[in-house]
Amino acid sequence: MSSSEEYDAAAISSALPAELATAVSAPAHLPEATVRRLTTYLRVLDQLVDEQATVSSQDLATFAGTNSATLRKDMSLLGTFGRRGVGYDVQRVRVLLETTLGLTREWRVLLVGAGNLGRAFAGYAGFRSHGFRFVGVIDSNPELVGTTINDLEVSAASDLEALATKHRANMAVLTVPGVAAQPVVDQLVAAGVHNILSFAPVPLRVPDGVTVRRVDVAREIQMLAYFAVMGEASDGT
Amino acid sequence: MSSSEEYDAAAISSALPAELATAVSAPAHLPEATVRRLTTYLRVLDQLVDEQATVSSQDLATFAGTNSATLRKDMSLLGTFGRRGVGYDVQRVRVLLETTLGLTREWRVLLVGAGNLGRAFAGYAGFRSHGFRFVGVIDSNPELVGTTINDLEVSAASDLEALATKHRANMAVLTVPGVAAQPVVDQLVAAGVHNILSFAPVPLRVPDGVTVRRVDVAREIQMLAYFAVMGEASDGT
DNA sequence: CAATGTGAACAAGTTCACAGCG
DNA sequence: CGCTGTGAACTTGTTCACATTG
Repeated sequence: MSSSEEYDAAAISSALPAELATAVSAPAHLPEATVRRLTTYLRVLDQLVDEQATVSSQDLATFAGTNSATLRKDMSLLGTFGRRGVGYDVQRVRVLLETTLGLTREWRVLLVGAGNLGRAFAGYAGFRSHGFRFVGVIDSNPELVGTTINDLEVSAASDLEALATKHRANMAVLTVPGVAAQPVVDQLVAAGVHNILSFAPVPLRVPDGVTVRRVDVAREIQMLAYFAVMGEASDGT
Repeated sequence: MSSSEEYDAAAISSALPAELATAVSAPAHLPEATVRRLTTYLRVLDQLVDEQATVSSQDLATFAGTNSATLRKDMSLLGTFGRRGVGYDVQRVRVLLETTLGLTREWRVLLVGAGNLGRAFAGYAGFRSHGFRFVGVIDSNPELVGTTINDLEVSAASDLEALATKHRANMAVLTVPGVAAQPVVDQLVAAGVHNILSFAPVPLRVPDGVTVRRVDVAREIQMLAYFAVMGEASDGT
């Protein structure tokens, strides 16, 4: 369903010996829990890369807030080879994780919703460094059209398809109110944007071949409330 | 470690027959996955309450994006009694969920970080309706101090403890940059705020008795990238 | 000999399928 | 008869413990 995409896997690893990038195994189906942790490992490694050449499962796990057994199992799923008695090569694992996570491609992101949440997202550091590039911003509020966010001019809702096509957007971030979410998703899908991160608190219907991920911040504060009450209860016991 | 909190469990259910609130069982340790779904059920029920008195596990599950077996198991953990052949009483389950999740208490929330993300969060609809009330906003940027967000005046960082104490804040939302997060957490804990929702992309150290929940939006777009690539791959097969 | 890689035990979460009840 | 409640099967994820290796 999705059209063929140009690969750009060597972009980041180009500064490194070719051997490093070659170690990458076929990115088989990884458990979601593992993928979540890989993103954390990557962030830690990004900081570590200037400080040390090698890192033990123990240390990396601690920095990432997990335990060494979990980390080693995660790594083994990537078919990686640490050195026994030594640990993992920081740079090598970094490249491996970037490639595995799909962060060496160029993700041309369309931001739909230029409210506070959209602006927060656009301003977030670290996106550009991992393959994400905002190519356009859309908002239905005429007052916002023409203003700029992060050097990007806000476009009208009617320009969605044209903008997506022009910049060959292959990802969208949705920060619109719940009621607006489904119609926007339909437009995005029609415009060929098949990967969507939504912050709207509603389930979204999409055809096969479209990947949607939802983040629900309101849910998180409610879950905190539950665990807060639990925490108190077990405190006294 | 945390001080005793006044219960206010009857606040929302006060408009209902007392019998409804009485059906509430001891909120035993619920699986995190169940808690996550409960928040979704509640949102659906909030919309359904004006339309129908009763709902089947099948229907509620569909609206919530899950299946009826999961929903019934979740409900059974709450010790709820649906009516066989009929379904669940919408109002009754709504009250049950609110109570279970701890949303009938008054959560006096301190917002630390008045940037875009903080403003987005403060403006989020639905908080007030579920027990959350922002009692103060803090930011370290002097230019923001004195401006207002959602009718609340932004206070200086040095006022954190005084503000927390004055309003008896029992929850905080952290929307500060990563490097600032740990120091702020330490201040919050010292000020007696023992429940924290953090958007900073760093693990936080807190003493026992403090509940922290972390939301990492940068992680979500990276996970989307992974699943996007996966989706393409399995498309062709 | 320090630290990986992994089978096996364990724990958590989901789905099935059906008995039982209103 | 329709729909709940739940044991049991199953799937997914985590932790243990130890053989293995540079």
